[in-house]
Amino acid sequence: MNWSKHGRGPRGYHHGNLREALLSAALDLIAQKGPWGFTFADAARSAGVSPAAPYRHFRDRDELLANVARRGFEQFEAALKQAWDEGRPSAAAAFERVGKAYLAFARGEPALYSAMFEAGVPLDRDPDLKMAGERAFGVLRVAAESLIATLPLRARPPALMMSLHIWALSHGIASLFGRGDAARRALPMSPEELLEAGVLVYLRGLGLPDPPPARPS
Amino acid sequence: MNWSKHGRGPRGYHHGNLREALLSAALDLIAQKGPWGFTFADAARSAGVSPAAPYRHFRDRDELLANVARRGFEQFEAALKQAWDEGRPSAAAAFERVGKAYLAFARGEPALYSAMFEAGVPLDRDPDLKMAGERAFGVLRVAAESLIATLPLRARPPALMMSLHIWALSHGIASLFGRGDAARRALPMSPEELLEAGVLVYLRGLGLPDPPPARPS
DNA sequence: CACTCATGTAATAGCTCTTAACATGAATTG
DNA sequence: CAATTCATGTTAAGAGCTATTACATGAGTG
Repeated sequence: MNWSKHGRGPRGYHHGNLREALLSAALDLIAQKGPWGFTFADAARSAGVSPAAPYRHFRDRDELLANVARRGFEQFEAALKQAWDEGRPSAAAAFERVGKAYLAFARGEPALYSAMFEAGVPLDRDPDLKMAGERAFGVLRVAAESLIATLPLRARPPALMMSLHIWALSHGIASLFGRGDAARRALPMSPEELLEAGVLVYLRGLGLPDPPPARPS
Repeated sequence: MNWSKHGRGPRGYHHGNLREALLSAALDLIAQKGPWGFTFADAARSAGVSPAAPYRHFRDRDELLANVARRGFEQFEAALKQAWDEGRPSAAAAFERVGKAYLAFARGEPALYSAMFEAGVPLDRDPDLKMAGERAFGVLRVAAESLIATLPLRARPPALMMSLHIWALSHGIASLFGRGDAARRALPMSPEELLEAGVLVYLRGLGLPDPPPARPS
């Protein structure tokens, strides 16, 4: 049976870019049916190759998922970094952007977010995966440190703790109410508003001054 | 093949209590390998019956998991209710107990918590499941309302929003750092301490007075 | 051109899922 | 008490997935 003439790919016996195609297929399938809603063979079918072909590129399905998750963390780090933008124009303003970027990522790339946090991929499977996750968190931590540095010396809470709180709150909101797909619970407000309000209250509790209301410039 | 003489069960052809046995087996298997680490046939094997027997009690594996999740929410509601204890002796003290009970449940019943929040069971699968989930959240909401009622009229935030914040923070911490099984990330403090500190900061941000430090009575 | 080897397919054994047909025995009924 | 019913179990079987082995292809290299 000729698998390769299946899709639009003009390739013959060799696919040419199967590894990428499989990662992309996995992403699509996760988006459609969740991280557990498809099989290794399904991914092969989506990519237009035989069921055995994926084994040339990934030891098993878990390794495929772990790679999706690693890419997710890399993109996540990039998105958070861009939002942070070295803390410009002010740590407070940039910090709020990071929170928004967190939810925007969870909403805009639900398949990646799912692979990163909900697929049950053990983080220590792959050192690269672990590293990618830590780098992403590192952005949050740097943001927290910068924001804390604006406080008087006497009133500075531990930056690590603060970043863990923000991370947990963001993840909790994203996880419980994140995707608008009605796959989860309903809400009287958007996740973004919920997070913004929560972070605001939290920061006030830390002694940070309320930032001026965002102007829609 | 005689399946029934497999375990210690003294029963013959009919198991007698297979539905319960399957729920219990599922719980064990979730605890050991996660909600996706076992098959319907595995559960049957654990219960000492043939692979087809479970279908007499659950339409498919999803329905089995949904029932585990429903029971989880019921136990969860009971645990939170007991911790709340009608807000005695004070709303603030009881509220903190509820937070601790949340994490205690996530840590003490990781299999149930996993089935409830991480197994990807759609909440609207079963009206009973949805109801059970809402009742559990209801406890949090009542607690938030009572606590807010101690604030001056002018300074009262919406109780729903506050309870969503607390829920999201608790779930985020439980989900990211919850089980000490080292299956997730490491932490410089216990999840309980992290949550307590976070709630403290949050409540201070709402204008609530710091409660006196817990005395180890 | 001939060779090599990464990357594909074919074939296969063992497993699971799910249904249909059949077996058992506890409870009901006359 | 005996006969019957029916919930609850088993056996059997078709279809699909996993992971491995043997084989095929064809792009790159000297």
